Amino acid sequence: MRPTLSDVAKLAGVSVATASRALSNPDLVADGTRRAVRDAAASCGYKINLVARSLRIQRTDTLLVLAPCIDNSFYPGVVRSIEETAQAMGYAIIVGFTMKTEKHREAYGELLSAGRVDGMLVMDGGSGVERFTGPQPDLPVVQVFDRIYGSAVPVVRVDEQQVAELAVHQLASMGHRRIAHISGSVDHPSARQRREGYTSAMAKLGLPVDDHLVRSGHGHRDGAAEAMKQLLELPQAPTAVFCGNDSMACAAMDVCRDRGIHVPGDISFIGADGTWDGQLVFPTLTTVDVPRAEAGVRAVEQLVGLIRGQAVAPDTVLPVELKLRGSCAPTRTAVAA
Amino acid sequence: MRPTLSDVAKLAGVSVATASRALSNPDLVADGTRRAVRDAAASCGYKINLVARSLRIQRTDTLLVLAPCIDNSFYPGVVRSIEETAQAMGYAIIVGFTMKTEKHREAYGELLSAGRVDGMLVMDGGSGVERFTGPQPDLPVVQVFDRIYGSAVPVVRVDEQQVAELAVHQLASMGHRRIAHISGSVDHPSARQRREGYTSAMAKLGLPVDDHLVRSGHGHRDGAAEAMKQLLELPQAPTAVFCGNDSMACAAMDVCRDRGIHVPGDISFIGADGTWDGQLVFPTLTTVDVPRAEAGVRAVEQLVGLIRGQAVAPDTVLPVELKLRGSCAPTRTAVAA
DNA sequence: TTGTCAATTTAAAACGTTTAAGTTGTCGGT
DNA sequence: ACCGACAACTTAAACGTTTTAAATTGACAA
Repeated sequence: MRPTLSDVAKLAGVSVATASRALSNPDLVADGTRRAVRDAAASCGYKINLVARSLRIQRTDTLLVLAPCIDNSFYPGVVRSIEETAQAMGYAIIVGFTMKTEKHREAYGELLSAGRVDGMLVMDGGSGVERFTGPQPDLPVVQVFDRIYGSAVPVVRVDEQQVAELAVHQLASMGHRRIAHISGSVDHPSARQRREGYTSAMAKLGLPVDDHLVRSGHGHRDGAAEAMKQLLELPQAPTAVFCGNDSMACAAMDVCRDRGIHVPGDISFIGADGTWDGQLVFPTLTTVDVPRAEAGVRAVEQLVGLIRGQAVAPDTVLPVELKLRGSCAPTRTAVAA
Repeated sequence: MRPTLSDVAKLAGVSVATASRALSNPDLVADGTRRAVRDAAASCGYKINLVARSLRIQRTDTLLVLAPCIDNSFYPGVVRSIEETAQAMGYAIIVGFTMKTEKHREAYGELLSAGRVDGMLVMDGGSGVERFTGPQPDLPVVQVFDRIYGSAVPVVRVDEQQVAELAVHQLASMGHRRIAHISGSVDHPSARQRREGYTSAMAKLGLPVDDHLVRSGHGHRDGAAEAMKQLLELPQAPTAVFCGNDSMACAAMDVCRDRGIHVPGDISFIGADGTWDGQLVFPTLTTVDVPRAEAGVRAVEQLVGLIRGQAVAPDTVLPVELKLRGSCAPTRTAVAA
């Protein structure tokens, strides 16, 4: 049997109450006693039982992180940042990947409502966060990146419309007028917002918002490749493409290379998210960088605040930044002018 | 206050023991009682307290996963596979990234010895796994990919030497004789083994093992780029390079492109690991694929076996597979012949 | 001697489950 | 009518901490 606190107490010749204090609240016991207890603990290899402790203090010091799926190349960075921040603040993290069945989501939600974790970070936009704000006494939850409209759950995010605007403005400033958009999955909130941002930015600049120039790439490479092929078959092909994320941009660029179309000479590309993908391809991808690491930090800070009963910002919006790299260039006419 | 089991019992007019049974062991109570308890629980919004349950049954149904760091593009895939398998077997996973200070490792190790998790999966080769097999009653631990020699801790891995052999043989079969190796970090066990595998494969084939042809890329892009530059400055530059992992291979290929050296026309590349990186670059990277998903599955199976007290295989070796893609080609002389 | 006070220590009650052991009550067999 | 055997339920003891409130101790002043 593993030694318990009462074993230590017996060994040190004190009560378990004193033993407990000596180990976790040293100021409350006399010097000699403290040493005696410490020695006893060490000599029998005592390890505290954190489960018992949690039960007593009604705290697990654990957070739940729900991500859509981690091999996406976007999420690993934010999960890592979350983990680091959490660890620094004394929390461990349980990570769960949803986007499987609804059942899996339930299973993870259970961990929160059943008190196995102190709070929850949802990056999975569809998670039905509202479930946790309903009849239940409000449980500590913070959304990251994908906001559910109308929910009162605090969120840490970027301005998705601005992501699109930055991209469109950059391309327009390089002389592009026929700018296409390959969007993410329509049921992904942030993808929809980027698409809206694209449309409004085009309109504001007085550029043609041709329906044919907007294609869904469904958020993945195959979809984007298909979308790109369709764009190239247009009577008037675009001279630039803003893609909803980097991996779609890379796939679209691949299609161009296969057809001997030169990037950025013949056509320019801008992606979004700022993942590593864009730095691997040639030419390297211009992208609108989303500050994932900072988002992770802020999200944990908010969540821990919520757990500790402090007031938290209901909506934290982080700035995005355009990273100009090799995949876009001025149009020929702009160069000639 | 959140309703507890005794609230439910009171509401249903039974003892807490019966309430407990009705909910978690339904066969042991009469039909009517079961229904009464269920209704009571539903009506007051009762949620079980998993911490209390864990304390009682001495089980947390949680596993700890220690990874070196997740933005490496290799680990996300295996973590995901681990999560899926664990979830399917009824376990949640806590993930921790080590390779920070030793203190952080301690902190996570604590979770295991303090009973907050039932077992632990270490992918972090340096984790001093032996700590857990020493004086402590052996705690359930399984190593993944990075074995510590001499430790009795079961491991799930691939034959790293074979990884190198497959690569070298492929290149040799294409007529290459001056085959270089850019290796990973020397204090990374698997990197060392790949390097040894390279050396012995070259020797077996009667090819020159020139010390100048072996350079450490330290496992990352910058190191690999530097190593590649040195290789190119050799009086007799190699005609092929086997890189310790895909991201180093990509970086090395970038160096070649910058210098106008054609891949695979002038020089061939083979990477290792089979990450997504290799499919993004042009030409796509030939690589020795490491079955990460399967490794995750097997690792969890072993660990759960260990937890349940079953006998487990001390050493599970998974097969690797060469994925032939665009980055390597026969030498000119081989083509001429 | 007695009382007061501070400094330590302790007994015991939580925290919310599960489960071994014990109590009923019913029924069938002799 | 008595004796198991069985089903359904209850009592009470765990699981291993923390912490409140109470008890003990010793010192020191009156």
